[in-house]
Amino acid sequence: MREFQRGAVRVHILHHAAEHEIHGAWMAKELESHGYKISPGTLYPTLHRLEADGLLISEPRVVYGRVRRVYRATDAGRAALAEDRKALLELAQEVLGHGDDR
Amino acid sequence: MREFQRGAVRVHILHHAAEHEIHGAWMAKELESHGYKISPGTLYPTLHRLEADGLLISEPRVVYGRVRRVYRATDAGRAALAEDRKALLELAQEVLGHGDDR
DNA sequence: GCTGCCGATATCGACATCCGATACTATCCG
DNA sequence: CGGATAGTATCGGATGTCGATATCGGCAGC
Repeated sequence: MREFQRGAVRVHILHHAAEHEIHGAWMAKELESHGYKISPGTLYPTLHRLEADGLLISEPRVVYGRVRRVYRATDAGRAALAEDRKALLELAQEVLGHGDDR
Repeated sequence: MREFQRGAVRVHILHHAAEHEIHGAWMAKELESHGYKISPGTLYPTLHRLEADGLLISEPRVVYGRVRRVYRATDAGRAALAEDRKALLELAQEVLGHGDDR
């Protein structure tokens, strides 16, 4: 149900990472507040993959003594985000545009 | 890349199945025309799953001598579609709302 | 300092899903 | 009758997802 979520998570991550630094736990909270349940076993590998794909870069940062791995979108990440946005817009127009839902 | 697609395919299927009968090959063409590449190995199991989940019903139909399995959305399917639309709208507002797309 | 705890990140095994290729079925056409 | 065609189903490998659990580094209390 709502496998929708998978793509949405990716877009959300890129979206936020393009605006400011993010870290895993914060992202999990953010996603949850939007109704997306994502387990750590999915979130972290996803971040790693995005980084491996060159869409994010990470660096350990110490915040109040805690070490966090903070992520930021790369140029490629922003490009991918733009593409995803385009696809999302298209999908929205196609599916929502009709206004006929029955 | 663009795993976005998985959810989109589901929504597309429900969307069309809610309006008229569809069958696998037609759906494949329709999706392709929107830029989604989906292989039969994904499409047919997906249709089967949607049916198993009670969102679609199918029945074999003979068209010009060819047997097709035609699908139609059930009530639950329409409900699921409505939910997916809501999620899609939310996602679109969240991600597209900023107006910054580089 | 050592120990136990805490936020945060990483990893593990099991399971589901995706995919391309291929097989299968029934009909049409020459 | 035999090959071509449309459409659907299935197979095996690869990848992704999940929840649970392990790890890590610093801090507080002792």
